[in-house]
Amino acid sequence: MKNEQTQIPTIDSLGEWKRTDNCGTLRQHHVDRDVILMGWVNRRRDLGNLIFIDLRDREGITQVVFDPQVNAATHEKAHVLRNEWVLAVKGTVVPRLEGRENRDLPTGEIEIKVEEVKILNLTETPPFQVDGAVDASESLRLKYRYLELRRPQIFENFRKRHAIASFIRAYLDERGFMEVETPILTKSTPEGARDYLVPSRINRGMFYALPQSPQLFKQLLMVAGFDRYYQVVRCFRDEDLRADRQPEFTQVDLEMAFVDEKAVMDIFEGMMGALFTRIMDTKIESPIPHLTYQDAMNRFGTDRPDLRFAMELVNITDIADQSDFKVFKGVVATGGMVKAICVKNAAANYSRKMLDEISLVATANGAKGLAWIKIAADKWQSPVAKFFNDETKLALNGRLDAVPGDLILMVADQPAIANAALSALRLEMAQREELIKEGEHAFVWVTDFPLLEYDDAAGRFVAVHHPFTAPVEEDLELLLEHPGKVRARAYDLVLNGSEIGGGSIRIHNASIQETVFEALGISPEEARSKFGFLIDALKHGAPPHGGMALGFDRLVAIMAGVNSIREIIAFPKTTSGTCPLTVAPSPVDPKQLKELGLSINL
RNA sequence: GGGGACGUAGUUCAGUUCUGGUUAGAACGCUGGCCUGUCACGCCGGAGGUCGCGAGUUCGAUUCUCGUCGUCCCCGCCA
Repeated sequence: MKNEQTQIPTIDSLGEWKRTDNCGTLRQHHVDRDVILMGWVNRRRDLGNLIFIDLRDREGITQVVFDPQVNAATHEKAHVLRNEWVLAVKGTVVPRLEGRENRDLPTGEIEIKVEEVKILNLTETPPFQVDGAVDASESLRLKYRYLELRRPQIFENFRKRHAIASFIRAYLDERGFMEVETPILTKSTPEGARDYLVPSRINRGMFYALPQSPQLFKQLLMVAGFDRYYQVVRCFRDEDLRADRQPEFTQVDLEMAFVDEKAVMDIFEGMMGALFTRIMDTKIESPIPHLTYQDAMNRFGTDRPDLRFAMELVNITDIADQSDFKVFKGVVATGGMVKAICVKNAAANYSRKMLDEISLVATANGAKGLAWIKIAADKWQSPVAKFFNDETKLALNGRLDAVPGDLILMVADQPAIANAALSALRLEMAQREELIKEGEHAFVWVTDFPLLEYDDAAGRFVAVHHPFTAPVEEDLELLLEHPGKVRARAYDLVLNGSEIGGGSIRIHNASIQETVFEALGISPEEARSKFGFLIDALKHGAPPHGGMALGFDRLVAIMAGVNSIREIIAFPKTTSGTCPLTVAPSPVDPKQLKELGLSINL
């Protein structure tokens, strides 16, 4: 008898059994119903003569009971069941005994009195507990991703992702947008991110590129008269990864003919409002506030400001210049600026050691250091206090609205660095001071971007958005003389300090497009070979058009309340671009390389 | 390409660090037994470790040194 128990149990076939209900729906009013449930063993509680199993599927958990008085053979069989085994149980819904209900479970008023059980599959000892309180390391969870995804709280992220995608599709369908698929094997283009390349076997030595976005194809669809296009589409960029960046990611890509900026922005603004009402049951601020790029940089030091809290950057260059602090004066003399933030009522909370830690945030972003002032009742407590006289102290306090108890952080550097450092400090201090309320969602449009900016590394101007973005009409004449002064008809949608979307009105005039290429330092020959098909298309009746792309993964991550987009991508890659589950990328057979005419040269 | 943190049982960690020493611990999981109302069931017993990998120093390295690999966060990069 004992031997029989230690044998590996046989796996039963499903046979004629049909699932009647899932594990999340049965309630008091289903009592006496004969049911067949199927799912995984979440937990077992073997009391000897009475065995409880929590059976789990994606809809929930139902307790099933094996009682020798119901069926002795079935009860005997149930002793060997283990966590994560796959079961089918046939039985009857019965009410739980008085006082034995489980209030934590939606199905907690009932249980299943099992008459028969089928073991549909066994399992090896799981590498981590699906129903465990402690998390395994992320690489282990990625290697056994199918177990991680079995966890209810993880699964709910994907239910939400699906609901958001469905809603967006319906919203756009109702407004006349057509989903059109565009090529995944396409042409490598200069500008922008590094391409993923795919060698061609039929055309040896030639390469396709995976699209960084369907940008050019959607413009061609506008030329074709499709009028309103959208696509939930995978995009690929061969750049280093981050918590909010994967090499392949999903965009809601959209393009409209015969429109201006407002028409495109209205579509997205309406979509976000309806989406947050439906999925999050919250109203977003309406209309969504606008900031110009200049205002965003001046007030927040970044083009994607987090508006969930204030603590704006304040320019104190003129006051700093009147101090005797050589570092400040030196920076001002070389065209730099001094900016500051005032952390309200924080002076007492930060020791010298903590301020040293905080200054690392500034130096990590390129600043040479951080100057701080603790405002006391009638004096400054600060390493730089001695460089300021009473007048300049008063002026600075006044400029920053600083009152006793406040902490002032200052950075002096070239504008790009001062802004970057203080922008990072602003986020750091908001986190430390817990200024960001749970569940808050602050949208903002950022507009009036420059069309081009000078790239020191490349030694030329590059497109801030992309090379197909239309310049503001009255700035057109500046294009070749003062490229940096031309404004773009571009707009970004920012949510909680994260850029979740961006778009522009496109160039639909071939000669303007050629001029922009010229301003970018792209020769007519190169423009012809790389973008000839676009120029040709623009010459064949391109309508005015514009559009936008939404970073779907980032949006879902924010709506799901998770910190990394890996949490809402079913099979994501690690920060070094590998997949622990499939072990990709991997070497390939030399035969495959030969067919492609490739050889490896490391 | 650069900076930081981490790597010890199946898992999450402690310890070993400054002070190298022969049996490296806990919890959960796994496993054998007992148990008729559990729901993080309980009780008694058991198994389970190249201390990421390599080299060096040393009589002796999980511990010290150097290198390397992996994971995560950040800068650069990402139109």
